[in-house]
Amino acid sequence: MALSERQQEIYKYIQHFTTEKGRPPTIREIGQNVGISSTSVVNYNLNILEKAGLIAREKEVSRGLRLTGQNGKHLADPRFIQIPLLGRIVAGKPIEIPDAGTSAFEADHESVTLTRDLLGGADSENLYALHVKGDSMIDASIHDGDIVVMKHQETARNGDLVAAWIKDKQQTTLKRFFREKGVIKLVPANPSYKTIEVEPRNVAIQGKVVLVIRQLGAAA
Amino acid sequence: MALSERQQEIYKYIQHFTTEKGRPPTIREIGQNVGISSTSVVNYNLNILEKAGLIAREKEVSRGLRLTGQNGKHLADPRFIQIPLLGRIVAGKPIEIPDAGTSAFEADHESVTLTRDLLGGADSENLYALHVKGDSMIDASIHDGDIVVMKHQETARNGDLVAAWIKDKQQTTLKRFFREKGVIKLVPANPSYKTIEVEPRNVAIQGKVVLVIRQLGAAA
DNA sequence: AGTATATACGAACACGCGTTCGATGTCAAG
DNA sequence: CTTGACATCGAACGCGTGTTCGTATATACT
Repeated sequence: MALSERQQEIYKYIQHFTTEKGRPPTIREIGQNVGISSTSVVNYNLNILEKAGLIAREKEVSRGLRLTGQNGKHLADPRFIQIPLLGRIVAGKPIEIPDAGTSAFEADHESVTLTRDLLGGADSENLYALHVKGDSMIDASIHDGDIVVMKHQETARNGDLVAAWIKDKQQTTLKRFFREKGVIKLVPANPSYKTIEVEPRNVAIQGKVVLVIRQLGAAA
Repeated sequence: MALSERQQEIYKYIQHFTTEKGRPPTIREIGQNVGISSTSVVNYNLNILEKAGLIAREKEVSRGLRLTGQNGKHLADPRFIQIPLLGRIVAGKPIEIPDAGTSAFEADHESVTLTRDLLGGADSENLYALHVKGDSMIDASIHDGDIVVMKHQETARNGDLVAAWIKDKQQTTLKRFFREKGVIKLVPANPSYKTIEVEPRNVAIQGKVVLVIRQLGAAA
């Protein structure tokens, strides 16, 4: 039997949630996120998914569902986290920030699979990864070919390494963020580069870097 | 602080349960299986595990806990690779290369668990990880707090990023390796630092860097 | 029309489950 | 001996969460 659109959506949400949080969602969590107000409707659709063999359910157990099949084994393993690899970061352009709600389910995204503990217990929501293109971020000690894992947010705390779009320079830069009495200081990780001071209105925070990975294989 | 026997047992049970069932256990499930009658005792011990950094908890959420640490279970899974975290890399000292045979299974070693594809198909033998201490490697764009995954070898090919012990300077440095007509050039990744030229006899290769990981969590 | 099936809603029920609190016992420090 | 940190227990509170039931709206087939 063909799955309805809603059932597919539920299935994808279970994938997504389990990967992000390390545990399966509850019926109500599913309902809220696919726009179903009644728990019984979610339950109804879950029973269909179960009959279709896509998920396994355990009765009267909270979060008692899990994905089955090859797909499920990989995604449902709470030790893994899959982060979509959404594009490149280049100096001359702002980072395109995808609509987190929809994009995570787009079919053909590449992704990076990491072990969850690499993220240091941080929230694993709104994460995405970018390939660094060019050496324009070298003042943040980030090089051509590196992968940065970012958390999408528009505010930052002092000391965070953020991707900031500097409006008048039309430029994205990765630097440490410090707010000081009406001025925002962007401090490069490498002290041989200069700190930039800009007005708050001239900066748009695009996200916070949570992980940098540099692979140096044979092709380095 | 050392963990009590009971806490270790709880930790192992969480690991076991999560792997088997695909979801974390509840407090009561833990209690039943390690012989604790009171949920508050389990809660008490979970708080200790959380402070020890072994698990992460989410408040007021059923099954809101997950492991953050690593252990032998991961070794059995071919998608994981567990790399012993053997110490620190400091400029003033050669890297201590441990006896791989014995140390890897010692209980008290920390380790890093990675997904195998991060290593880009490289041989996964003789790998070990080191914490970078201090900014002495900044000319390789490697900073205080980074984790470098190294492959132990005493030779290098041109272009490899190697840890090199420079004998007369009594110093370890991470640079790109180039052999040219009787001279070894050590080129920093950051072009604003200078290339070092040394005689082959004055250099001991200690290993090749295959991966650099920089975690920028809240504690960055 | 009448009937069956698929899909959806909201409410109510009962147990699941994290949280909190008071009480008890142990053991080393003061 | 007293104190305080540590570890444990049992019980109660209250929200979390799966389950069930009555109802409603389509669509298709009889």
